[in-house]
Amino acid sequence: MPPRRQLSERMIAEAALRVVDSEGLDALTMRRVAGELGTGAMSLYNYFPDKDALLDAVVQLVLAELEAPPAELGWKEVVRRIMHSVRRTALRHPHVAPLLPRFPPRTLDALAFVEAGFRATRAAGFDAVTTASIYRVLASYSFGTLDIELNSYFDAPPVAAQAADLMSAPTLAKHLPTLAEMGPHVQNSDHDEEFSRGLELLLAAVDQLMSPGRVGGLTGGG
Amino acid sequence: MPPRRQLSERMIAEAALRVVDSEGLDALTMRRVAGELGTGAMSLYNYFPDKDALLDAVVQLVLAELEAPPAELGWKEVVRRIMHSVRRTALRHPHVAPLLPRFPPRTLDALAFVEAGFRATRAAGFDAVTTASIYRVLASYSFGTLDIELNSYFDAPPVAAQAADLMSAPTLAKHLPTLAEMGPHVQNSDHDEEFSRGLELLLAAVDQLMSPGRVGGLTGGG
DNA sequence: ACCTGAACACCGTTCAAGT
DNA sequence: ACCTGAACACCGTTCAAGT
Repeated sequence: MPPRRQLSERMIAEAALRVVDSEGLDALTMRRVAGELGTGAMSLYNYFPDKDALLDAVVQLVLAELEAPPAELGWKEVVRRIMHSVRRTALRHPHVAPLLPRFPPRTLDALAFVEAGFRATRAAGFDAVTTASIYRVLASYSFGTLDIELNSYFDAPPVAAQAADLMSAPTLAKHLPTLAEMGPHVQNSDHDEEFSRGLELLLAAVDQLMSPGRVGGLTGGG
Repeated sequence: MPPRRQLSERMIAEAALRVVDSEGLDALTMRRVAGELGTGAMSLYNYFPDKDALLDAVVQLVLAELEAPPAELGWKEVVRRIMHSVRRTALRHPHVAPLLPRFPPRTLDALAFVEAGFRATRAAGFDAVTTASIYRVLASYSFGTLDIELNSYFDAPPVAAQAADLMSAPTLAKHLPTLAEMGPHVQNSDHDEEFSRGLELLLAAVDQLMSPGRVGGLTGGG
Protein backbone atom coordinates (compact mmCIF):
# COMPACT_ATOMS: atom_id res chain seq x y z
CA MET A 1 0.00 0.00 0.00
CA PRO A 2 1.50 3.35 -1.04
CA PRO A 3 1.56 6.21 1.50
CA ARG A 4 -1.65 8.20 1.53
CA ARG A 5 0.22 11.37 0.64
CA GLN A 6 3.72 12.54 -0.15
CA LEU A 7 5.95 13.65 2.67
CA SER A 8 7.70 17.01 2.71
CA GLU A 9 10.05 18.88 5.02
CA ARG A 10 7.21 21.13 6.09
CA MET A 11 4.81 18.26 6.85
CA ILE A 12 7.44 16.47 8.89
CA ALA A 13 8.40 19.60 10.83
CA GLU A 14 4.75 20.35 11.57
CA ALA A 15 4.20 16.80 12.79
CA ALA A 16 7.28 17.13 14.99
CA LEU A 17 5.97 20.41 16.41
CA ARG A 18 2.63 18.75 17.22
CA VAL A 19 4.44 15.94 19.02
CA VAL A 20 6.75 18.17 21.04
CA ASP A 21 3.95 20.58 21.95
CA SER A 22 1.63 17.86 23.16
CA GLU A 23 4.06 15.35 24.66
CA GLY A 24 7.31 17.16 25.39
CA LEU A 25 10.85 17.15 24.05
CA ASP A 26 11.62 13.62 25.20
CA ALA A 27 8.73 12.33 23.08
CA LEU A 28 10.18 13.98 20.00
CA THR A 29 11.87 10.92 18.50
CA MET A 30 12.33 10.03 14.87
CA ARG A 31 10.16 6.96 15.35
CA ARG A 32 7.39 8.93 17.05
CA VAL A 33 7.27 11.65 14.39
CA ALA A 34 7.34 9.08 11.61
CA GLY A 35 4.52 7.19 13.31
CA GLU A 36 2.49 10.42 13.34
CA LEU A 37 2.82 10.45 9.55
CA GLY A 38 2.14 6.75 9.10
CA THR A 39 5.63 5.80 8.00
CA GLY A 40 8.88 4.46 9.40
CA ALA A 41 11.65 6.41 11.08
CA MET A 42 14.04 6.01 8.19
CA SER A 43 11.73 7.80 5.76
CA LEU A 44 12.46 11.07 7.56
CA TYR A 45 16.10 10.77 6.60
CA ASN A 46 15.15 11.44 3.01
CA TYR A 47 14.28 14.98 4.08
CA PHE A 48 16.58 15.68 7.03
CA PRO A 49 20.17 14.48 7.36
CA ASP A 50 19.79 13.93 11.11
CA LYS A 51 17.63 14.72 14.10
CA ASP A 52 19.26 18.11 14.70
CA ALA A 53 18.18 19.23 11.23
CA LEU A 54 14.61 18.33 12.14
CA LEU A 55 14.87 20.24 15.41
CA ASP A 56 16.16 23.24 13.47
CA ALA A 57 13.14 23.08 11.18
CA VAL A 58 10.81 22.99 14.20
CA VAL A 59 12.50 26.09 15.60
CA GLN A 60 12.11 27.90 12.26
CA LEU A 61 8.38 27.14 12.34
CA VAL A 62 8.08 28.63 15.81
CA LEU A 63 10.16 31.70 14.97
CA ALA A 64 7.90 32.32 11.96
CA GLU A 65 5.04 32.87 14.43
CA LEU A 66 6.71 35.97 15.85
CA GLU A 67 5.12 39.36 15.31
CA ALA A 68 6.96 41.75 12.94
CA PRO A 69 5.60 45.21 13.82
CA PRO A 70 5.74 48.12 11.33
CA ALA A 71 8.64 50.53 11.87
CA GLU A 72 6.18 53.42 12.03
CA LEU A 73 5.46 52.52 15.65
CA GLY A 74 8.91 53.74 16.64
CA TRP A 75 11.91 51.67 17.68
CA LYS A 76 10.98 51.30 21.34
CA GLU A 77 7.45 50.11 20.72
CA VAL A 78 8.58 47.80 17.91
CA VAL A 79 11.24 46.25 20.10
CA ARG A 80 8.82 46.02 23.01
CA ARG A 81 6.27 44.17 20.87
CA ILE A 82 8.87 41.80 19.45
CA MET A 83 10.17 40.96 22.92
CA HIS A 84 6.71 40.29 24.29
CA SER A 85 5.93 38.27 21.17
CA VAL A 86 9.03 36.14 21.71
CA ARG A 87 7.98 35.43 25.25
CA ARG A 88 4.34 34.69 24.37
CA THR A 89 5.35 32.42 21.51
CA ALA A 90 7.87 30.56 23.64
CA LEU A 91 5.26 30.04 26.34
CA ARG A 92 2.89 28.70 23.68
CA HIS A 93 5.60 26.16 22.79
CA PRO A 94 7.36 25.67 26.13
CA HIS A 95 9.04 22.43 25.10
CA VAL A 96 10.53 24.05 22.01
CA ALA A 97 11.93 27.00 23.97
CA PRO A 98 15.11 25.20 25.12
CA LEU A 99 15.93 24.67 21.43
CA LEU A 100 15.76 28.35 20.50
CA PRO A 101 19.35 29.25 21.49
CA ARG A 102 20.66 26.35 19.39
CA PHE A 103 19.15 27.39 16.05
CA PRO A 104 19.18 31.05 14.96
CA PRO A 105 16.51 32.33 12.55
CA ARG A 106 17.42 31.22 9.08
CA THR A 107 14.37 31.09 6.82
CA LEU A 108 12.65 34.10 5.28
CA ASP A 109 9.63 33.80 7.59
CA ALA A 110 11.76 33.24 10.68
CA LEU A 111 13.86 36.33 9.91
CA ALA A 112 10.86 38.66 9.47
CA PHE A 113 10.93 39.83 13.09
CA VAL A 114 14.67 40.53 12.86
CA GLU A 115 14.12 42.66 9.78
CA ALA A 116 11.33 44.57 11.55
CA GLY A 117 13.49 45.22 14.60
CA PHE A 118 16.49 46.31 12.55
CA ARG A 119 14.37 48.57 10.36
CA ALA A 120 12.79 50.40 13.29
CA THR A 121 16.09 50.73 15.15
CA ARG A 122 18.03 51.99 12.14
CA ALA A 123 15.21 54.40 11.29
CA ALA A 124 15.51 55.86 14.79
CA GLY A 125 19.06 56.86 13.98
CA PHE A 126 21.07 54.12 15.67
CA ASP A 127 24.03 53.09 13.55
CA ALA A 128 24.54 49.52 12.35
CA VAL A 129 27.04 48.59 15.06
CA THR A 130 24.81 49.87 17.85
CA THR A 131 21.74 48.23 16.30
CA ALA A 132 23.53 44.88 16.25
CA SER A 133 24.57 45.41 19.85
CA ILE A 134 20.99 46.13 20.88
CA TYR A 135 19.79 42.99 19.09
CA ARG A 136 22.33 40.88 20.92
CA VAL A 137 21.59 42.22 24.39
CA LEU A 138 17.86 41.77 23.83
CA ALA A 139 18.38 38.23 22.58
CA SER A 140 20.34 37.52 25.75
CA TYR A 141 17.51 38.86 27.86
CA SER A 142 14.95 36.75 25.98
CA PHE A 143 16.88 33.53 26.36
CA GLY A 144 17.81 34.24 29.96
CA THR A 145 14.30 35.03 31.13
CA LEU A 146 12.98 31.97 29.31
CA ASP A 147 15.62 29.80 31.00
CA ILE A 148 14.51 31.11 34.36
CA GLU A 149 10.78 31.08 33.78
CA LEU A 150 10.50 27.69 32.10
CA ASN A 151 12.77 26.00 34.60
CA SER A 152 10.98 27.63 37.53
CA TYR A 153 14.41 28.76 38.64
CA PHE A 154 13.12 31.17 41.28
CA ASP A 155 9.82 29.51 42.02
CA ALA A 156 11.28 27.61 44.96
CA PRO A 157 13.47 30.05 46.88
CA PRO A 158 16.75 28.89 48.43
CA VAL A 159 15.30 29.32 51.88
CA ALA A 160 12.85 26.58 51.06
CA ALA A 161 15.88 24.30 51.15
CA GLN A 162 15.51 24.50 54.87
CA ALA A 163 12.06 22.97 54.83
CA ALA A 164 13.27 20.49 52.27
CA ASP A 165 15.80 19.09 54.80
CA LEU A 166 18.85 20.16 52.84
CA MET A 167 19.93 22.50 55.58
CA SER A 168 18.89 23.16 59.12
CA ALA A 169 17.54 26.59 60.03
CA PRO A 170 20.51 27.32 62.34
CA THR A 171 22.97 26.28 59.63
CA LEU A 172 21.28 28.59 57.17
CA ALA A 173 21.15 31.51 59.59
CA LYS A 174 24.76 31.04 60.58
CA HIS A 175 26.42 30.63 57.20
CA LEU A 176 23.99 32.48 54.95
CA PRO A 177 22.46 35.18 57.15
CA THR A 178 21.57 37.64 54.40
CA LEU A 179 20.03 34.93 52.29
CA ALA A 180 18.01 33.74 55.27
CA GLU A 181 16.83 37.30 55.81
CA MET A 182 15.99 37.73 52.12
CA GLY A 183 13.63 34.87 52.61
CA PRO A 184 10.67 34.70 50.29
CA HIS A 185 11.59 37.85 48.40
CA VAL A 186 13.80 35.82 46.10
CA GLN A 187 10.82 33.86 44.94
CA ASN A 188 9.19 35.28 41.90
CA SER A 189 5.41 35.34 41.81
CA ASP A 190 4.59 37.26 38.65
CA HIS A 191 6.72 36.33 35.65
CA ASP A 192 4.81 38.66 33.38
CA GLU A 193 5.41 41.70 35.55
CA GLU A 194 9.02 40.68 36.11
CA PHE A 195 9.68 40.35 32.40
CA SER A 196 8.17 43.75 31.63
CA ARG A 197 10.08 45.44 34.42
CA GLY A 198 13.43 44.11 33.23
CA LEU A 199 12.59 44.88 29.62
CA GLU A 200 11.68 48.47 30.42
CA LEU A 201 14.90 48.76 32.41
CA LEU A 202 16.81 47.62 29.35
CA LEU A 203 14.92 49.86 26.94
CA ALA A 204 15.48 52.83 29.22
CA ALA A 205 19.17 52.01 29.48
CA VAL A 206 19.53 51.70 25.71
CA ASP A 207 17.63 54.94 25.25
CA GLN A 208 19.75 56.83 27.75
CA LEU A 209 23.15 55.30 27.12
CA MET A 210 23.20 54.27 23.48
CA SER A 211 21.04 56.86 21.76
CA PRO A 212 22.42 58.52 18.61
CA GLY A 213 22.58 61.95 20.21
CA ARG A 214 24.50 60.80 23.22
CA VAL A 215 28.25 61.39 23.32
CA GLY A 216 30.49 58.78 24.88
CA GLY A 217 27.82 56.10 25.03
CA LEU A 218 28.70 52.52 25.84
CA THR A 219 29.25 51.65 22.21
CA GLY A 220 31.55 54.54 21.59
CA GLY A 221 33.98 55.55 24.26
CA GLY A 222 33.53 52.57 26.62
CA MET B 1 36.96 -8.76 44.72
CA PRO B 2 35.65 -5.89 46.86
CA PRO B 3 35.77 -2.35 45.42
CA ARG B 4 39.07 -0.63 46.00
CA ARG B 5 37.38 2.19 47.93
CA GLN B 6 33.96 3.20 49.10
CA LEU B 7 31.81 5.31 46.85
CA SER B 8 30.24 8.57 47.95
CA GLU B 9 27.98 11.20 46.42
CA ARG B 10 30.93 13.54 46.13
CA MET B 11 33.21 11.01 44.45
CA ILE B 12 30.52 10.14 41.94
CA ALA B 13 29.70 13.79 41.18
CA GLU B 14 33.40 14.55 40.71
CA ALA B 15 33.79 11.61 38.35
CA ALA B 16 30.74 12.81 36.42
CA LEU B 17 32.23 16.31 36.18
CA ARG B 18 35.48 14.88 34.83
CA VAL B 19 33.57 12.93 32.20
CA VAL B 20 31.39 15.81 31.06
CA ASP B 21 34.32 18.26 31.01
CA SER B 22 36.50 16.00 28.93
CA GLU B 23 33.98 14.26 26.70
CA GLY B 24 30.82 16.36 26.64
CA LEU B 25 27.28 16.08 27.92
CA ASP B 26 26.35 13.17 25.66
CA ALA B 27 29.15 11.11 27.18
CA LEU B 28 27.76 11.68 30.67
CA THR B 29 25.92 8.38 31.04
CA MET B 30 25.38 6.34 34.17
CA ARG B 31 27.41 3.50 32.67
CA ARG B 32 30.29 5.80 31.70
CA VAL B 33 30.51 7.45 35.13
CA ALA B 34 30.30 4.11 36.87
CA GLY B 35 33.03 2.79 34.61
CA GLU B 36 35.21 5.72 35.67
CA LEU B 37 34.85 4.47 39.24
CA GLY B 38 35.36 0.82 38.41
CA THR B 39 31.83 -0.29 39.15
CA GLY B 40 28.52 -0.93 37.40
CA ALA B 41 25.87 1.61 36.51
CA MET B 42 23.43 0.35 39.12
CA SER B 43 25.80 1.12 41.98
CA LEU B 44 25.24 4.84 41.40
CA TYR B 45 21.58 4.40 42.23
CA ASN B 46 22.52 3.76 45.84
CA TYR B 47 23.58 7.42 46.00
CA PHE B 48 21.33 9.19 43.48
CA PRO B 49 17.69 8.35 42.80
CA ASP B 50 18.07 9.07 39.09
CA LYS B 51 20.30 10.73 36.51
CA ASP B 52 18.84 14.20 37.10
CA ALA B 53 19.92 14.02 40.74
CA LEU B 54 23.47 13.32 39.56
CA LEU B 55 23.33 16.23 37.12
CA ASP B 56 22.16 18.46 39.98
CA ALA B 57 25.15 17.39 42.05
CA VAL B 58 27.49 18.22 39.17
CA VAL B 59 25.96 21.69 38.91
CA GLN B 60 26.40 22.24 42.66
CA LEU B 61 30.09 21.39 42.30
CA VAL B 62 30.50 23.93 39.53
CA LEU B 63 28.56 26.65 41.39
CA ALA B 64 30.81 26.10 44.40
CA GLU B 65 33.72 27.32 42.25
CA LEU B 66 32.21 30.80 41.97
CA GLU B 67 33.94 33.72 43.61
CA ALA B 68 32.18 35.25 46.66
CA PRO B 69 33.73 38.73 47.00
CA PRO B 70 33.70 40.62 50.31
CA ALA B 71 30.92 43.20 50.65
CA GLU B 72 33.53 45.85 51.46
CA LEU B 73 34.22 46.19 47.74
CA GLY B 74 30.85 47.84 47.25
CA TRP B 75 27.76 46.39 45.59
CA LYS B 76 28.71 47.24 42.03
CA GLU B 77 32.17 45.75 42.19
CA VAL B 78 30.90 42.69 44.05
CA VAL B 79 28.20 42.08 41.47
CA ARG B 80 30.63 42.76 38.63
CA ARG B 81 33.06 40.17 40.01
CA ILE B 82 30.35 37.59 40.57
CA MET B 83 29.03 38.03 37.04
CA HIS B 84 32.48 37.69 35.49
CA SER B 85 33.13 34.71 37.74
CA VAL B 86 29.94 33.03 36.52
CA ARG B 87 30.99 33.52 32.94
CA ARG B 88 34.58 32.36 33.50
CA THR B 89 33.45 29.30 35.43
CA ALA B 90 30.86 28.39 32.81
CA LEU B 91 33.47 28.69 30.07
CA ARG B 92 35.74 26.42 32.09
CA HIS B 93 32.91 23.87 32.12
CA PRO B 94 31.19 24.62 28.81
CA HIS B 95 29.34 21.30 28.70
CA VAL B 96 27.89 21.85 32.17
CA ALA B 97 26.65 25.35 31.33
CA PRO B 98 23.40 24.19 29.67
CA LEU B 99 22.51 22.48 32.96
CA LEU B 100 22.86 25.64 35.07
CA PRO B 101 19.32 26.97 34.48
CA ARG B 102 17.84 23.61 35.49
CA PHE B 103 19.39 23.37 38.98
CA PRO B 104 19.51 26.44 41.24
CA PRO B 105 22.23 26.71 43.91
CA ARG B 106 21.23 24.52 46.81
CA THR B 107 24.26 23.51 48.88
CA LEU B 108 26.09 25.73 51.34
CA ASP B 109 29.11 26.08 49.04
CA ALA B 110 27.00 26.71 45.95
CA LEU B 111 25.04 29.44 47.74
CA ALA B 112 28.14 31.34 48.92
CA PHE B 113 28.15 33.68 45.92
CA VAL B 114 24.44 34.43 46.39
CA GLU B 115 25.07 35.37 50.01
CA ALA B 116 27.95 37.63 48.95
CA GLY B 117 25.84 39.37 46.33
CA PHE B 118 22.89 39.84 48.66
CA ARG B 119 25.10 41.13 51.45
CA ALA B 120 26.78 43.76 49.31
CA THR B 121 23.53 44.86 47.70
CA ARG B 122 21.61 45.11 50.96
CA ALA B 123 24.53 46.95 52.56
CA ALA B 124 24.34 49.52 49.78
CA GLY B 125 20.84 50.37 50.89
CA PHE B 126 18.73 48.46 48.39
CA ASP B 127 15.69 46.93 50.07
CA ALA B 128 15.00 43.19 49.99
CA VAL B 129 12.48 43.36 47.16
CA THR B 130 14.79 45.39 44.94
CA THR B 131 17.76 43.19 45.81
CA ALA B 132 15.82 40.11 44.74
CA SER B 133 14.83 41.86 41.53
CA ILE B 134 18.46 42.72 40.80
CA TYR B 135 19.49 39.11 41.40
CA ARG B 136 16.88 37.85 38.98
CA VAL B 137 17.71 40.27 36.17
CA LEU B 138 21.42 39.47 36.50
CA ALA B 139 20.72 35.74 36.49
CA SER B 140 18.75 36.25 33.29
CA TYR B 141 21.66 38.08 31.73
CA SER B 142 24.10 35.34 32.77
CA PHE B 143 22.02 32.53 31.33
CA GLY B 144 21.16 34.47 28.21
CA THR B 145 24.71 35.45 27.34
CA LEU B 146 25.86 31.88 27.99
CA ASP B 147 23.14 30.54 25.69
CA ILE B 148 24.35 32.85 22.96
CA GLU B 149 28.06 32.45 23.48
CA LEU B 150 28.17 28.68 23.90
CA ASN B 151 25.84 28.04 21.00
CA SER B 152 27.75 30.50 18.77
CA TYR B 153 24.37 32.10 18.14
CA PHE B 154 25.79 35.18 16.44
CA ASP B 155 29.01 33.72 15.14
CA ALA B 156 27.48 32.99 11.76
CA PRO B 157 25.39 36.04 10.82
CA PRO B 158 22.07 35.61 8.98
CA VAL B 159 23.58 37.14 5.90
CA ALA B 160 25.90 34.19 5.70
CA ALA B 161 22.77 32.20 4.86
CA GLN B 162 23.16 33.67 1.44
CA ALA B 163 26.54 32.09 0.91
CA ALA B 164 25.23 28.91 2.47
CA ASP B 165 22.66 28.60 -0.35
CA LEU B 166 19.65 29.02 1.90
CA MET B 167 18.68 32.19 0.13
CA SER B 168 19.77 33.97 -3.02
CA ALA B 169 21.27 37.45 -2.70
CA PRO B 170 18.35 39.05 -4.60
CA THR B 171 15.83 37.29 -2.37
CA LEU B 172 17.62 38.54 0.71
CA ALA B 173 17.90 42.10 -0.58
CA LYS B 174 14.27 42.17 -1.65
CA HIS B 175 12.59 40.71 1.43
CA LEU B 176 15.08 41.58 4.15
CA PRO B 177 16.77 44.78 2.96
CA THR B 178 17.75 46.13 6.37
CA LEU B 179 19.14 42.79 7.43
CA ALA B 180 21.11 42.61 4.19
CA GLU B 181 22.48 46.06 4.89
CA MET B 182 23.32 45.18 8.50
CA GLY B 183 25.55 42.56 7.04
CA PRO B 184 28.47 41.45 9.14
CA HIS B 185 27.68 43.81 12.01
CA VAL B 186 25.36 41.22 13.52
CA GLN B 187 28.25 38.86 13.90
CA ASN B 188 29.94 39.08 17.24
CA SER B 189 33.69 38.89 17.31
CA ASP B 190 34.59 39.59 20.93
CA HIS B 191 32.40 37.81 23.46
CA ASP B 192 34.39 39.14 26.37
CA GLU B 193 33.97 42.77 25.36
CA GLU B 194 30.31 42.17 24.51
CA PHE B 195 29.61 40.64 27.90
CA SER B 196 31.27 43.49 29.77
CA ARG B 197 29.47 46.13 27.74
CA GLY B 198 26.03 44.65 28.43
CA LEU B 199 26.88 44.09 32.07
CA GLU B 200 27.97 47.70 32.54
CA LEU B 201 24.79 48.81 30.78
CA LEU B 202 22.78 46.79 33.29
CA LEU B 203 24.75 47.99 36.29
CA ALA B 204 24.36 51.58 35.18
CA ALA B 205 20.64 51.08 34.67
CA VAL B 206 20.24 49.52 38.12
CA ASP B 207 22.27 52.32 39.64
CA GLN B 208 20.26 55.06 37.95
CA LEU B 209 16.80 53.55 38.03
CA MET B 210 16.64 51.36 41.11
CA SER B 211 18.90 53.10 43.59
CA PRO B 212 17.58 53.68 47.13
CA GLY B 213 17.62 57.43 46.81
CA ARG B 214 15.69 57.50 43.60
CA VAL B 215 11.97 58.27 43.72
CA GLY B 216 9.63 56.47 41.38
CA GLY B 217 12.16 53.84 40.33
CA LEU B 218 11.08 50.81 38.37
CA THR B 219 10.46 48.79 41.49
CA GLY B 220 8.36 51.42 43.14
CA GLY B 221 5.99 53.39 41.02
CA GLY B 222 6.15 51.33 37.82
C1' DA C 1 16.25 7.41 -7.74
C1' DC C 2 13.90 7.02 -3.87
C1' DC C 3 12.40 4.41 0.01
C1' DT C 4 12.54 1.46 4.28
C1' DG C 5 12.90 -2.87 7.42
C1' DA C 6 16.38 -5.12 10.12
C1' DA C 7 20.08 -4.56 12.84
C1' DC C 8 23.77 -2.17 15.61
C1' DA C 9 25.43 0.07 19.43
C1' DC C 10 23.86 2.39 22.62
C1' DC C 11 20.51 4.64 26.62
C1' DG C 12 17.98 5.03 31.79
C1' DT C 13 15.93 2.27 34.81
C1' DT C 14 13.33 -2.08 36.80
C1' DC C 15 13.71 -6.26 38.77
C1' DA C 16 15.32 -10.06 40.97
C1' DA C 17 18.81 -12.13 43.04
C1' DG C 18 23.18 -11.86 45.30
C1' DT C 19 26.09 -10.86 49.80
C1' DA D 1 21.14 -3.64 54.68
C1' DC D 2 23.49 -2.76 50.81
C1' DC D 3 24.89 -3.99 46.27
C1' DT D 4 24.65 -5.30 41.25
C1' DG D 5 24.14 -8.29 36.80
C1' DA D 6 20.58 -9.32 33.53
C1' DA D 7 16.94 -7.69 31.20
C1' DC D 8 13.38 -4.34 29.41
C1' DA D 9 11.87 -0.85 26.62
C1' DC D 10 13.58 2.32 24.38
C1' DC D 11 17.06 5.64 21.36
C1' DG D 12 19.64 7.65 16.61
C1' DT D 13 21.58 5.97 12.82
C1' DT D 14 23.98 2.46 9.44
C1' DC D 15 23.42 -0.78 6.16
C1' DA D 16 21.65 -3.50 2.83
C1' DA D 17 18.07 -4.58 0.24
C1' DG D 18 13.73 -3.37 -1.75
C1' DT D 19 10.86 -0.74 -5.63
